Amino acid sequence: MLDDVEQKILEVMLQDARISLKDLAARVGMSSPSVSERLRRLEERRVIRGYTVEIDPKALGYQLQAIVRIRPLPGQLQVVQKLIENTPEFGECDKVTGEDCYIARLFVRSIEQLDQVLDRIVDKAETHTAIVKMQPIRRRAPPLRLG
Amino acid sequence: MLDDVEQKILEVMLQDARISLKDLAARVGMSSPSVSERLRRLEERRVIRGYTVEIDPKALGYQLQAIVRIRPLPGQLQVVQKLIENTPEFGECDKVTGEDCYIARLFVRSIEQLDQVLDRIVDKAETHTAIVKMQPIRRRAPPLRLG
DNA sequence: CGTGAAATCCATGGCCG
DNA sequence: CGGCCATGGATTTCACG
Repeated sequence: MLDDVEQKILEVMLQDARISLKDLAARVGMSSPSVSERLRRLEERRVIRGYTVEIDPKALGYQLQAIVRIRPLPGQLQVVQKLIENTPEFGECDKVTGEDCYIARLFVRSIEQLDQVLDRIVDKAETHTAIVKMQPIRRRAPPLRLG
Repeated sequence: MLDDVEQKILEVMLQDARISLKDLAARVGMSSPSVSERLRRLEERRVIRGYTVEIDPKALGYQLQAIVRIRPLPGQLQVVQKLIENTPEFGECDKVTGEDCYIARLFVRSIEQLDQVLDRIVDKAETHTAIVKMQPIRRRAPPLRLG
């Protein structure tokens, strides 16, 4: 799926996506034009979806994260999904199998704000809320080499 | 917490972290050196944790994602956390309040691999697994402006 | 697909408003 | 704090293996 060079490129870019082509090329032992072409193809193949900046929620005042399991009441599925999408404090939302239709991550500044956000859903869905105490794995790409 | 310029910078960088300073400067209506300085300070303040590449798991063959709630058996908490951390297929893991000690995201290639990964935990914890069917919100930064 | 050299473009640091 | 300008680097293009 990925050759050695592509794997190395992604490993380096996962750590610092703003590295210069020159430095990246040195790290993978190739010339800049080659590495540039490799990147272009990884983007074209959509292995690389894009480049982004990692922002620390705490530095913006979001002291609290919660994982919320959400089970919309009968007939409220679409309404609830739209509500989640339109609430910017939700930073992630997966629609999953099982009784809980949605599992979502919430960034909030306080317990009060958590309460406030959940109150907007409470008459349309059952929710189970778990406060994040620690993040043993904050975010990690899937293994680049087949396991 | 963020002034207008900083907010704009982050908005642009969230979309494309490899944009040149020149283009970024044009987008925020300032000179390159000024924007460069702003970026440096955002990094220094640790609002910006880093720059990374977004990889599409499906393009690497990970056709399936699952959200797993994990409740270690008595005495197995540390063991289970280490096991999760050392299993590269886990792409996220939060330690949370409530009966489920951990909530984790799993990238796998198949149901067989899912079974295989969960089998390594089954004698140390109770698990509830939900297969991801859709991602209404894939990943989103918290609101840059206070809500 | 890769390299190396040349031309263009960009980032950086000093200095002035 | 920000703009401008000059200089040193980085990126891109192209001819060639």
